[in-house]
Amino acid sequence: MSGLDPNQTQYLSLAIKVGTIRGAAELLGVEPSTVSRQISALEKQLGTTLIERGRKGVRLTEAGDLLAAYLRRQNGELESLQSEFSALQQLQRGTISLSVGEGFIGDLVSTALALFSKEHPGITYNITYGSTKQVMHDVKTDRAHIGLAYDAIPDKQIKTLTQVKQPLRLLIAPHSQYAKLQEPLDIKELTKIPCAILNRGMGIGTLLNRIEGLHNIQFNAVVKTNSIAVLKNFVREDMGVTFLPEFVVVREILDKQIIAKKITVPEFSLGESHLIVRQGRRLPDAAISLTSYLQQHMSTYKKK
Amino acid sequence: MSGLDPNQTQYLSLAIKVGTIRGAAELLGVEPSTVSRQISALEKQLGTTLIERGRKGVRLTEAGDLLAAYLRRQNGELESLQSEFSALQQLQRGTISLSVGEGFIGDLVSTALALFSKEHPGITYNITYGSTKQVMHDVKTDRAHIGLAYDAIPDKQIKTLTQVKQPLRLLIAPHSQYAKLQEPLDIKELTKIPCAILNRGMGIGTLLNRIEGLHNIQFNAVVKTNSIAVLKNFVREDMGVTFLPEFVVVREILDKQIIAKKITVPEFSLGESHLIVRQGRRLPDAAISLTSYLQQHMSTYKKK
DNA sequence: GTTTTTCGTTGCACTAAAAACAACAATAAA
DNA sequence: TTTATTGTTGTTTTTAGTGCAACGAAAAAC
Repeated sequence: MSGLDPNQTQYLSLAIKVGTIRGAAELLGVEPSTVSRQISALEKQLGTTLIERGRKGVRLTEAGDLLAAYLRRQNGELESLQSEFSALQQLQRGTISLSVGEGFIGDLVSTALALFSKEHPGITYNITYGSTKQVMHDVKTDRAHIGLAYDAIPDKQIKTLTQVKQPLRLLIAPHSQYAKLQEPLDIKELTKIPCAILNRGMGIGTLLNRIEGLHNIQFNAVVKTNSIAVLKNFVREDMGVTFLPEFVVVREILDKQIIAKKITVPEFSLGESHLIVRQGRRLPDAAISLTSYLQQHMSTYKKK
Repeated sequence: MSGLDPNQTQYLSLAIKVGTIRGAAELLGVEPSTVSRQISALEKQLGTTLIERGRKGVRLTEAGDLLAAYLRRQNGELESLQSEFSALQQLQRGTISLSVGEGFIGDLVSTALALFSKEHPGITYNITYGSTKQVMHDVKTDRAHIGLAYDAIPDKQIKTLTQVKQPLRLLIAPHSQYAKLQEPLDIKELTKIPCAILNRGMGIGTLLNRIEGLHNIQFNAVVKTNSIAVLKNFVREDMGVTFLPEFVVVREILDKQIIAKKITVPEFSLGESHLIVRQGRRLPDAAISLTSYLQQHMSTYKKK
């Protein structure tokens, strides 16, 4: 047993409202026979007589009265459902799932996401973070609408909306001995400095590993981690340096906790931020709108 | 905006339950194209995408999730509505409107109605009382399903289900001086006794008036009233006698508060109880059932 | 009391909408 | 690369809803 035919219920409602089947038929622009038949069909389906027909029009039976009350209630609920829909479409409500590399979190929430959330206060977010590999998996399996990853590997199932070069910088505590190093930095110098680097599979970690191979060098890795927070603390405590794109530490640079130095070695500039979605997926309106905010934000890095 | 097409919502519900449109189509015994098209039509009507279609079946969007919840809720309400209907049909619930002459009340509620109510505990009753004229009006205008009146006037719009002769008796207090009168009673004697009689328009009152005219007599009416309760009190207090059918005072006779004497004058036997309904009206099941109880009860008077 | 009007209903022909059938493009699995 | 499965789209067929006309019943008008 599913719902009731809206035509039939509409005919019934109007007929009892007007009082006669003919009157209802005229208002609806149909024949009286149509209204009569549809009401009869409804009665047959429900197994109950709904109206008393006779002498001067029609009137509800007790069962019909119950049905009419049910229809009024249902109609109200349907209207509120539709207002929910329009709220979703106008981005007044909705949920967006994001899967991002850890490095994106600080920059993301404090800029693009903050702006978007201010414009659309009703939207809620699911933000998970993980390695580049995990981000791509989340996007491929629809666990996330949008992914932000560093050096996403090309994949047929993944569509990259925007990619922005994000060169790796050398991050140093302001009062560190290494802060005095003059740009341009030689790659040989870098290997001498104690540093913390990300594991492979983290995008950035993969890139560093590639650089080691290409130049046949070995970084002086004091710490290997999969946590960017660890890297930041490592530098702030002046235990050494690390390599991260500048956008990851915009806040720390502003707060003068960390300084960033450019590295002229071209391979350090190969890294890219990728804004990705699943190939062929039709995103919810809210998610689509957010991607444009993210693209705009990312493009500000291009100009630098 | 009326309700939603039950076909469309059913297709949608099953499709998201099974996970694929083809699976749902197979279960329903229809073609996949049918399911696909109907869901699309539903989306168009609601102005929202409801499912994400793609690679490995279909999945609900946020809007679709809202709709699915709405449908589950609505379905539950529809089921409870149907159980209400069946309760109505099985006389487990319902309302019956009765319009009766005042004289019927005592006998009615203590016998037939009490029995019916015991058999069908869920039924509620609207009981109004009035003159024969008022009862007939209530029945004609559908204010009452069933009418009980004394000497209902023949009418094309009224259908009499049962009529039972209810001769007028002379009612006397047991210890009254008039209690010694011997049957058969002469009509001349009756005019000497102080009595209380009903107004015309009350059926019984009309009959008494007719008798006065036919025999060219005049009752010694100390009290004229439209209240049967007044008549009873008048007799109980031994202020005089009155004329009522026996069924009106069955209780008082059992309690030895009043005694009834037969009157041989044939006109006193003309009165009838009428069980009436409106001509052509289709009564609710509960009311139909009650009429048979009432008919059975009334037939017990025939045998006397 | 009779006629007239208005009510809901029913039979039949017709039209518009829903369903079946078949072929298609896209995607995941082998 | 091939194969199988998914949802979709033309096209034809079938179904169900609709309009038209006439009917019987009943209230209203005369």
